[in-house]
Amino acid sequence: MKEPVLDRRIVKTKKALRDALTSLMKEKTFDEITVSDLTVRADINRGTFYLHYRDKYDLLQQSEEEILAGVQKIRSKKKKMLKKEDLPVFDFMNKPLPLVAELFEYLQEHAEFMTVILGPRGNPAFHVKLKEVMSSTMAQSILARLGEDQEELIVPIDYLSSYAISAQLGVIQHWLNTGMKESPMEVSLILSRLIFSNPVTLYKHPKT
Amino acid sequence: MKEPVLDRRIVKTKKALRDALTSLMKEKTFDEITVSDLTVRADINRGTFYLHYRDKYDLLQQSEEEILAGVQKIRSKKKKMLKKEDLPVFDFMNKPLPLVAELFEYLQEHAEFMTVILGPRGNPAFHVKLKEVMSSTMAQSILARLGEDQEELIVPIDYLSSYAISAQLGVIQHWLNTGMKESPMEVSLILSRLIFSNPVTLYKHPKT
DNA sequence: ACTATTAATAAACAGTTTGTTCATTATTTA
DNA sequence: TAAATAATGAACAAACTGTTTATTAATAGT
Repeated sequence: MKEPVLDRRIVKTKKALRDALTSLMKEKTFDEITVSDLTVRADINRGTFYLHYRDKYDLLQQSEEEILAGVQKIRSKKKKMLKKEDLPVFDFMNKPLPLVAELFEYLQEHAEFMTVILGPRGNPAFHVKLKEVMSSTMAQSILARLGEDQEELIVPIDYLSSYAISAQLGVIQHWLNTGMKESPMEVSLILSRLIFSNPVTLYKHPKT
Repeated sequence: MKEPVLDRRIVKTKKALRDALTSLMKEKTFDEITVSDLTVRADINRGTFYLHYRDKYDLLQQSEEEILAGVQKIRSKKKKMLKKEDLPVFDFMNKPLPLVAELFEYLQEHAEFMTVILGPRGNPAFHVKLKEVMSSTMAQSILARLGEDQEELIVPIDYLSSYAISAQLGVIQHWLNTGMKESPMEVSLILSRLIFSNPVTLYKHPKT
């Protein structure tokens, strides 16, 4: 699926440009960033940029797709996914959901890019794409199974999905924006508790 | 606080430019939109644009702030807010939260702009600002009160906040993106149920 | 209805940025 | 070491920006 080019110069140039993009997005909005900005920061000739990317959007897209492919890869580890019959016995309050910890580890590895792309200067289209990838995986798949007999649900299943996925992304964003103080394991557990609780059951000793 | 200018020409020009912005954002990313695009679409001389806005970012910001002010206004209707003592008796499953229905009505009035600004071509900085406004209101204030004695919470309160607010925004986005099929009242009820439930209690007849 | 005021227009300006091309130099692979 | 390929620097027209100018048009207040 991929391996055609491996010339050191190409690899070096592309990496320099991607790093420059991440670096510049900490300072400016994407649309304020010019190709000149990128090549100056990357210490690359401007013409060279066009040898590898059509324009700055192409650079952004390729960077995004690389990350999304990584998330997809985690997602597709089906062995670790919960099955319907596990649901009643799985201890959501004390064990993080199987694939979620891996996801946070991956995010941590790519923290710089993830933080800017999901931040205030980021790309909302990336949010959408990430949600799409996440919606076919993780706790989402559990929620979907929960809603298999949709007639029984008191809210439309699509609203339940949107709600749950956005919530998960919210936790991811908060974790990134606060400097990833918790370990991937810890934040996974927090997420698991949030998903499978409601405001009342979030207490150690429920009052009602 | 405001009323200085009211010349018909100014009002007409500004409205034309704002409408043009909304219209163009259905087709292009904000950064792909040029001042020329805007003035052509608005049928306005390009020079006139600079009589009212410093640049296209200024136009975007002013449009955003107008909307945010509207949300703020709803938020500040304290009379309608739930108090702590209402919590145990309020029927979350069958009554929408007080201010939320009003919020959805307001969103519906500004549906065109809200849909593009919160959509894939929108502005993530606006997401952040909207979250900030929402976090000081709505169900969020309830969640905050729930967490007053934070020692009892099994998740950090800031994660609970991020989770809940993002979730609410997710519902708003889904509602807008699916053409607002539900009435403001209906979608408010859906949101209320989602907030105060968990995957299990979302069933009419809980199985566990 | 008149007039002084203010907004909108059209046209022109230099300065950036863009995307492309070219001949030349440097690096890499095998 | 040689052949292949990537990077460079320079130059180009085209598009967009932000500003200015003189001129025309619309408006508010009387």
